[in-house]
Amino acid sequence: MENDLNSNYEKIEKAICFINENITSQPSLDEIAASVYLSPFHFQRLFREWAGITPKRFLQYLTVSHAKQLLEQSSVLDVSIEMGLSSQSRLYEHFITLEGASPGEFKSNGHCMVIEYGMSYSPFGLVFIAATERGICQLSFIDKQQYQDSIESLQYAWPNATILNNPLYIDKLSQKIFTTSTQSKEKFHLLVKGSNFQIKVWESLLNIPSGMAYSYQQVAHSISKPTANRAVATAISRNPIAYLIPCHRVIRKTGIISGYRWGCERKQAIIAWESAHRQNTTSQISNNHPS
DNA sequence: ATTGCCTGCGTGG
DNA sequence: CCACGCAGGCAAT
Repeated sequence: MENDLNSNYEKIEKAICFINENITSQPSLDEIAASVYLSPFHFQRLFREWAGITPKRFLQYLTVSHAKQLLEQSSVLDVSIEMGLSSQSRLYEHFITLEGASPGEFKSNGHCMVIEYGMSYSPFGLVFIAATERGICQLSFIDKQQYQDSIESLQYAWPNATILNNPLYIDKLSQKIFTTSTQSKEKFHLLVKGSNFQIKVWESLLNIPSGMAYSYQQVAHSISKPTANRAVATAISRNPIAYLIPCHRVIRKTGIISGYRWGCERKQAIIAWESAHRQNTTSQISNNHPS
């Protein structure tokens, strides 16, 4: 079951790869299915299971024009926030808080810290997750061979901490993070190391609702550094907590989805997946404004 | 959709 | 300090 999840994602990623490479020739559904060695029928089924939508619609979510739509929606959203209205999709998201600290701050108390880590499956492939009592401090997409490296770099990033493998705990945590249920959205606390600028950028990413996208420029505006879009991009590229700090929701203003630490195809997959899931919740409306 | 030139800025020495 | 390089933007095609 969990293996299915992962191999499903691998097929999705391969399909997206094929689409990207043949974007100019507008490949048909049959051709795309063939590229991942599936019959059109199984291809349909795969997408229904994974994203809850048909492949045809999924393809539309991968186009630049769709990406541009997402950007436009978010500029409308900016206005509604100014007017004191909240986005309706807000209610269906995790509530995430972020605690940032400079590297120096951890030198003093890092030695009494215990970090639990492990590997789990997500709708977007394998994930490596690490968490302390004070919050999640690492989440990255990996493949099996990278597991050992991930452990080493975790220890390297937190030299004074004791790190422990706790597969069960991490697996449970992963389930909660990637749940599609609108009922059981959890609160998560994140613990990250970074410069003031990086923390500010990462924090601002938390305000981008699921199923929407900002341009790097918009993010720069949101932290009152309107001309720092490239600096913003480099800060985003150092995001230590994939998915929960939604750096995948920041794309080029042209609608091109480029640059993702864990692979462009994965970024496209997450964006399309979130778009698909947003369709299921837009019928319900909330006027609540988070205080 | 792709190319090429232009930009400003945080980061790390 | 200063140089470097970037997950960008924009205009032209």
